[in-house]
Amino acid sequence: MTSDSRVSKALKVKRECGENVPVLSDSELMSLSVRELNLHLRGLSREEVQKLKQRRRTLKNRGYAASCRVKRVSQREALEQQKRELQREVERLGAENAGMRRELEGLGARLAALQRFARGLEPGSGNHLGTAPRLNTASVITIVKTPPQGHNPREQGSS
Amino acid sequence: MTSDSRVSKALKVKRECGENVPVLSDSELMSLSVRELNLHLRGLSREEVQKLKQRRRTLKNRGYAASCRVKRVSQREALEQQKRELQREVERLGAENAGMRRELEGLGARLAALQRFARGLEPGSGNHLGTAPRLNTASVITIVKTPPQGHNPREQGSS
DNA sequence: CTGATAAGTTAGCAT
DNA sequence: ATGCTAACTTATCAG
Repeated sequence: MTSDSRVSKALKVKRECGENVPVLSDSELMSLSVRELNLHLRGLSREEVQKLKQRRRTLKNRGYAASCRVKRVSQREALEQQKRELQREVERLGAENAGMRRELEGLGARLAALQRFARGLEPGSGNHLGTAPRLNTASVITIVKTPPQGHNPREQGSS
Repeated sequence: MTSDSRVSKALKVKRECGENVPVLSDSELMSLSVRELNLHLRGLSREEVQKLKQRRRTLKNRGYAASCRVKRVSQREALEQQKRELQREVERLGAENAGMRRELEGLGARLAALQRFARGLEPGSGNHLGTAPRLNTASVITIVKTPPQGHNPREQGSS
């Protein structure tokens, strides 16, 4: 029951006997349409018909099982591929992230320096050297949109 | 050949006959060590011994197949889990990235404004308009000192 | 021999 | 009927 179709048959006997010719037996049985199959079923006992149909079903099932395995494998490979792509993406984003973090740090330092400079220009400025943290520049400088006018800086007591 | 072991056997007969007792038949056959198995093999025909050993092997194989399937499934689930985690990680990094990008933009704008301001203070400053890169807000923004007080401010604003 | 796994078979579900 | 898939069996291979 386990294997009976691997055996290639050198049976060419009895071809024109017009009688029981179940030698349709290779695995081309499984690629016949039902209509075509019926043509080969002429003049076979009920039992033989059933056996042939069962064999056909088994052959088909063999194919189904094979494609099921193939599918399983390719799905696994697809998952692994997606995982690798995500890993690359994480790596890329991480690097970009680190770069931006460095940029932010640099910009922050420049900003802090500029602010110390600006603060030093103030008249009554005690220089809070220790107090200059990061970017806490909001306390000293305010940026305002100008009302619609022409002339420029109209600041109070800055120079 | 396909299935003969699912049938639970209610056979308790013939236990002390001291003769052929192949009724060791449940699936505990497969959990016996070889030594233990041999104890049950006393007084059995060669053929019966072979059959019993074969059945044992089949039972074991059934178990192997089952654990193979379990393994396959859990590996697939692990892959899917890892994929989900990576997706979350990508999302997180992407958000962090966007945040930093906004911060960078903001800092850049403030820095540019401060630089224009500082440049305007320079004695011989011809304003190098061409040098102001981003946020050409020169005509729109004025930098003003905080209201006359000591130094501690109370607001920040930038847009 | 034991355990694992690919391929084939069977049972059962869904279309 | 057809196709798919879980579980089982068998054939093989590695250790």
